Amino acid sequence: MKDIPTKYDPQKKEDEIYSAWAKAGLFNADENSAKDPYCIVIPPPNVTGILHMGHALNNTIQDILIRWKRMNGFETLWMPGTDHAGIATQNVVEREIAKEGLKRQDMGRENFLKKVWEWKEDYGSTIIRQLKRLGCSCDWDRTRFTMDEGLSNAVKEVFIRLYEDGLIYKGDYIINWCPRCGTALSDEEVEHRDTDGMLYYIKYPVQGKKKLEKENEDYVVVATTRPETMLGDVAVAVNPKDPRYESLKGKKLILPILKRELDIVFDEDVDPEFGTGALKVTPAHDPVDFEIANKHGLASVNVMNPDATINSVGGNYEGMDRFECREAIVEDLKQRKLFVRYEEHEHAVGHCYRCHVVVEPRLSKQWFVKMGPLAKDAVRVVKEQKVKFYPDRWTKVYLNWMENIRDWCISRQIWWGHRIPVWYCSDCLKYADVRDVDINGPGGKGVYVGKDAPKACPTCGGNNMEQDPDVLDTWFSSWLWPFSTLGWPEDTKSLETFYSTDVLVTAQEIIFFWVARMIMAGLKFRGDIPFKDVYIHGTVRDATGTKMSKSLGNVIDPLDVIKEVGSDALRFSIISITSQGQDVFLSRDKFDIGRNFANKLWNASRYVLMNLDEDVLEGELDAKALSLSDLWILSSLNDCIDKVNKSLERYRFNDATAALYEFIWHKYCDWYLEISKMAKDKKTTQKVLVKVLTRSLQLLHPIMPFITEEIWQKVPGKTSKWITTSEWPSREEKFDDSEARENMELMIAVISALRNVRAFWNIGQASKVDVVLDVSSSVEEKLLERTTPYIEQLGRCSVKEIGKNVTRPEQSVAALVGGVKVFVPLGGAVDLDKERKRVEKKVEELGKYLLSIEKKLANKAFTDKAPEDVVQKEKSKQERFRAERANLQENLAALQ
RNA sequence: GGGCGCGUAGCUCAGCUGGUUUAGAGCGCUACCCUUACAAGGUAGAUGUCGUAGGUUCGAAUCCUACCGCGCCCACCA
Repeated sequence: MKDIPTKYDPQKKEDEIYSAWAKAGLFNADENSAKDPYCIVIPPPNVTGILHMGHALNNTIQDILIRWKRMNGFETLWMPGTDHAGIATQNVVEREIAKEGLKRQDMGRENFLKKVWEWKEDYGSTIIRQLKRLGCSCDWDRTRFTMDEGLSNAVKEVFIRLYEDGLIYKGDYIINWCPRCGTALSDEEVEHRDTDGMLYYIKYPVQGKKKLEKENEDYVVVATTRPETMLGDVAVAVNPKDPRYESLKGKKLILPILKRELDIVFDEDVDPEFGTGALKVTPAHDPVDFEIANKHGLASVNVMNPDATINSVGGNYEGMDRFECREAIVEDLKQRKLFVRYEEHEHAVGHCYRCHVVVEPRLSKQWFVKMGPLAKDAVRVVKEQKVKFYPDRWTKVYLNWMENIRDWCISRQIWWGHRIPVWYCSDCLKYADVRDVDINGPGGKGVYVGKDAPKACPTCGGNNMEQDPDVLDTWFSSWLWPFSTLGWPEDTKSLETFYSTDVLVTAQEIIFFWVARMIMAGLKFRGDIPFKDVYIHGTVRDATGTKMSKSLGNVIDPLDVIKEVGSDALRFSIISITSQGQDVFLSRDKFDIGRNFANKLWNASRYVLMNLDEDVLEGELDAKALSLSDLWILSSLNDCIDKVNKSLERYRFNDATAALYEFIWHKYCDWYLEISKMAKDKKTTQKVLVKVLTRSLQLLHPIMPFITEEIWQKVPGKTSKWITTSEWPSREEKFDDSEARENMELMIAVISALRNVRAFWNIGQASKVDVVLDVSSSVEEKLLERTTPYIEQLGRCSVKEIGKNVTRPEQSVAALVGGVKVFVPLGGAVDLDKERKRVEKKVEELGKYLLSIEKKLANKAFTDKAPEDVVQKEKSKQERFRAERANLQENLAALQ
């Protein structure tokens, strides 16, 4: 008799167990191992972040895979780490110093960065701690950070290689500019939101016309959503085929307010259908306009400062914020009778993904990566299925993006990040602002690209080299993650062993940012794919379907859930409600699934372990010596093993939880445990109980690591010290006895039928009923005789007679189970009306089914074309229904 | 403007390559049970024209088409 606490306390136990695992070094991977490697690289969370439900789902999935493979004998490496999240982290620290009234510019670059590092030291391990709390079995000794020396070295190496290959360039283009963060963003970092805006119609006078009477003769009307950008207009463009504007050839327009002279240019790209068909051209603030301007050799006029206030070009508007200026300009135009009208206009407006401020398209000198050449191979490997997406539909999304890929703006005007490894010589290059230096200038003179600061200018030998002030996009380090974390550019044993990794588990939001770029980087720098499978799980949303985010305040904090029900329950719950790739709609009560299941498992284990004789334990089970129920539960276990394996192989995690839930709860607990209470062969039963329990624990361990380990530790005579490193169960064919299963199922059906009759006729639990069993074969007779004790106990009855053609007891009803009729005398007063109603209803139902079956069988096409077994099934179904119907009617007659 | 996903029991959802499903689970609901592992439990039960309309097929919740609702992603129409 073992003493096992009635309640399991996840709060206390989960921490204890995790420490024990860590101490035993169970998660450490050995690159020199002879075993097959299996590697997953964690999608690095933001170093300033805290664990949210998305992380919980993402990491639970990875942990399930890693633990499953570990138990299957693979040398597993789950590579953890965090990324420095340039803009986000800098924003956090800036907010922090703002409390002391400071700006980063006041502190200076060096001091500010010191502050960020301090912040990272203080808070950067929060998310790591939380991942441990979730149970993640990462090899924490290998934890990497994108700003580590090794990874920084990889970043520089990559920059230099791309530069030397001509795939990195610097130039003036329209980029997405976040006025609040004060930096350029890549296209992927802009979130487009449909916004109800206005389309403003404005008159631009034709040069020399005093009175503005006739449209397209005295003036032209242009339509714009952003009137403030007119300060930067250099032309008006119309479609050459547009008859309305033919007469304007050779004429000029006057920009209202600023009185700038504007060309009229004719360009095919202008859509005559939109607005008035006349497009104001603002090359410095719109990508389309920029292109048109380039084609027609027009200059650009930048009208904004980095913070999106109007600069000196704007005259009276100088210093105004862009939206303030918009209103002011509209007002002024109205005054001057140049404003025609506005209409409501919905359009997509870009917002910064970090601070959500409206992004400003802005002409600026930035660094770019040429993506076309990199994308080619990345498209190929996916088309050739070397990299596979699960679910498959993401393949199309990926390919569509890849095939229309645009160059990647990688420079950021912030301080926290990998500084661009380029130095300029102020002696060779005369520049006012170092950021404006054009590296594509004459022969690259005075420019140095390398890992470390040059001692002297390679061109003139001078000592006045200044490093480019910008840093690189954080994703420029993340895209190297699968190999940089393994030691690249060094040729390490880790790389050799674990690259390519096996699977990447991530959310759809990150396909373009990260997945696609990792594939490109892997192929370019390692010559091989970074991972074979990409599993895209759903987005975690709240009950209303909104994405969970801190700013919306609709989050369910996983740590709160863990506090309440434990990490195991959180994991089991979230996995069981997540079907492949479908979004997850969460609410608090969902976590009861896991909590209740953990409770059930704990109590069942208590029962098994408490009633164990000391000398039971191991020893092979002889299939021939096993009872019906033993064989039944053992072969059901075989099925469960198959289902779990198959589900995990196909990334169908909820199927695995469903199979385990069904097996452990409804087969093992509901039936086998109950039957075990009256087993004759105690020793064998105990052996089976323990065997099935330990196997179940193992199968469940990847999903619920803690409680399974806790129970495992209490199992006597276990084969492995830790369940974590125990050998994954495999099916044992010798227990697959289909006859035993059929018989057991018949017994279960008989008992269920008895219970049904009892409930329907309100025969109280306390009173035993007498039962007579009528069988149609001697096999059934033998079986029922053998299992009488179980039927009596679980069906709460006393079996009076078993046989062929037994006499039906007076005033009895019969439940029909296969070929067995279960007669239950009702005794006392019988409510005939009640029975009649029930019978009528059922007969009607059965009649419906029978009719459809008859129709089917009468159809020659069906009997000819359908497979034999399907037809046979229909026939036996028909027989069954007929027998059932006859039985019901007999019941009614017998009671009258 | 393109692409994708979803509409199945009161609620939240499973249901993979058409026929072992007389459409399932969990929660909720009803009735009866503190049966010595578990009331976070046990037993039994009720509730569905599988969004609508067509089509393919001997056979469709499952495949095709259109439509209606809901949601997401991508896109330089100012």
